[in-house]
Amino acid sequence: MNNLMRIGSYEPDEDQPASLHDDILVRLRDFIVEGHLPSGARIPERELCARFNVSRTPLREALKVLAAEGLVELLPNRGARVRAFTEAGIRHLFEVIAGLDFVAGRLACARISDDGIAAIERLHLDMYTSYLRRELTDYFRLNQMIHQSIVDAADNPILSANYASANAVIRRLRYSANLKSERLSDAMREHEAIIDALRRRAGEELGLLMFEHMREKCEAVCDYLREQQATEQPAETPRLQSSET
Amino acid sequence: MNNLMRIGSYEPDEDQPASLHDDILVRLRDFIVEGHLPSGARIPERELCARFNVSRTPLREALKVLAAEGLVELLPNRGARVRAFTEAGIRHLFEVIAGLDFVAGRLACARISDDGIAAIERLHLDMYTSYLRRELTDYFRLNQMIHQSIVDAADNPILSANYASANAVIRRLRYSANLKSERLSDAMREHEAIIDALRRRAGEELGLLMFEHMREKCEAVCDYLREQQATEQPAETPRLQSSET
DNA sequence: CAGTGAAGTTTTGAATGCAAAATGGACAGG
DNA sequence: CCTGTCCATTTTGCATTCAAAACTTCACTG
Repeated sequence: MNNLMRIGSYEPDEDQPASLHDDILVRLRDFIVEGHLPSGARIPERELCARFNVSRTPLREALKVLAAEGLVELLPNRGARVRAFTEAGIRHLFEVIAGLDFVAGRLACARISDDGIAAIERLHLDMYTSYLRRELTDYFRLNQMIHQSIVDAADNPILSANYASANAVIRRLRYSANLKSERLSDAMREHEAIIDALRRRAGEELGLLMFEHMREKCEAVCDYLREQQATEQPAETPRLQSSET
Repeated sequence: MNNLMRIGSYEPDEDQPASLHDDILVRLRDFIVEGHLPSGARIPERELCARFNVSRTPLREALKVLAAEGLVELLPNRGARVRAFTEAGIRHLFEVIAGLDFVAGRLACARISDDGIAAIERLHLDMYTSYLRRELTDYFRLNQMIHQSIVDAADNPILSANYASANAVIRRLRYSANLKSERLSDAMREHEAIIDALRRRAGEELGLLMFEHMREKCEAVCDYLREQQATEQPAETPRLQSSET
C-alpha cells in the first residue's frame, strides 16, 4: 500500500469552495478509479494540467498524495504512472481490507442503532432482489453500500478513511459485472450470515464473517483477473501487472 | 499507505540524494513523530523551510502527504498544525491498528519461517529480561520490535506500510515510559500468549490475541493520558486535544 | 547497414513571484 | 476600560520561471 491508507483527512465542513488542491485531488482520484487511464500508463503532468485546467503546482501536490495512497507510482524524473498491481499486490490489499472489515464488524455491532440495522436489512433485501433478477449493476452497487454502511456504523472516521482509500484501489479493477454466478450465490449466503450476525449484534462473529467474506471475494476477483489475463491481450482490459513498457 | 513507505529506516547512505520531496517528507515526519512540535502547534511554512533549508514547494508537497497520513492537519489559508487528538481519536486509531494486528497475526503464522519464530522468541526473552530489570526504555523498544517483526512476517508490504503510518501517529504520544507497572505485567502475559500461539502457528488464535492486546494497550494509554491531563497543565506534556488557540 | 553518440526538444524538480486571505495592532467610539 | 473597525504586515495558494534530467532525432563511424 503503500500507502494507501490514510489516517486522517476527514473534514468537518466542505460546503466551502474547496482549495484547488483538494478539488484536483478528488477529481484526479475519481478519474483514475473510474478507469479512464490504463494500468501502468504514463501520465505526463502537462496533459493532466490541460485536462483539469490547473497549473502544475496543485496537480503535483495531488499526485504526491495519490502516490502515498498507492493509486499512483512516481518514478524519479520520469513522472507518474497508474499503479499496476500484480496478483500478489491485489491479495495484499484485500488482506488489509479484510482486517479493516473485521474491526468494522465488531464495532458496528456495538455502535449501530436499531434504525441503522433496519436500513442495512433493507439494503440487503434490495440486493437480494437484484440478485434474483440478475441485475448485476444494482447488485454490486447495493453490495458496496452495505459494506460501506457497516464500516460507517463503526463510527470511526479514521477507519472509514482508510477503508475508502484501500477500496479506491480495488474499485479500479472493475471486475464487478464479471464474476461467476456461482460466486454470486456464495456471496449472497455470506451476506445473509452477516446480516444475521448484525441483527443479533454478535460482534465477534460478525467481525470474523466479514473477514472471511473478503477473503472469498479476493479469491473470486483474482480468479477473474487471472482468467481475463489468460484469454485477452487487447489493451483496455483491467489487468494485472503488465510487462509492457 | 503508501506504500511502502520508508518509515523507520534512516539510512547511512545519502550520497544518492533522493528527491528533495521524499527527503523532506521523511525528515518532517520524523521530526513530528519524535515530538519536537507540541500538539496543535501551528507550523508556519517559512519557519519549516528555514529549518530544513528548502523552498516552499517541496515542503508543501510533504505537508499534503502528512495531512493525508493524519499526522498533520491543514486549515485552509491558515497553514498546517500538528494534529491534536481527542481521546476518541486515539481510540479510533487504536481500533484501526488492532485490525491490522489481527490480519498480521493470522498471516504471520502462515508465512513466517522457523528462523523467524526463533528470532521473535529471542526478542521476547530479551524483553522479559528488561521487564524483570525494569529497564523500561529497552522494554518498549523490544516490545515495538516484536510487533514490527510479526507484521513484517505477514510479508505484506501494504500492511506494513499502513501499520507504520498508523503507528507513527501513536508514537508521537510518548506514553511509553509511563504506564503503570500493573499494565506491564498484564502486557507480559499477553505477549506470552502471543508468542505461544505464534510458535504453534495458530493463526486464528494469534490474530485474536493481537487484536485484544491492542485493545488493552489502548485502554492503558488512554488512562495514562487522561491522568496526565488531569494533573498537569504545563506546556510540554503530550496531551489530548487542547482547547487553546 | 547497424551502432554510437551528440545536440535539440521535452519533461520533471524545485525556486521564485504575485495576488488573495488572514493576522495583528492602532485608533475611534461607546 | 472595553469593543469594534480599518490598515499594514505576514502568510498562504497558485502560477510561472529556471535548471537539470530524460527522451528524440539524426548524423557519423566502423
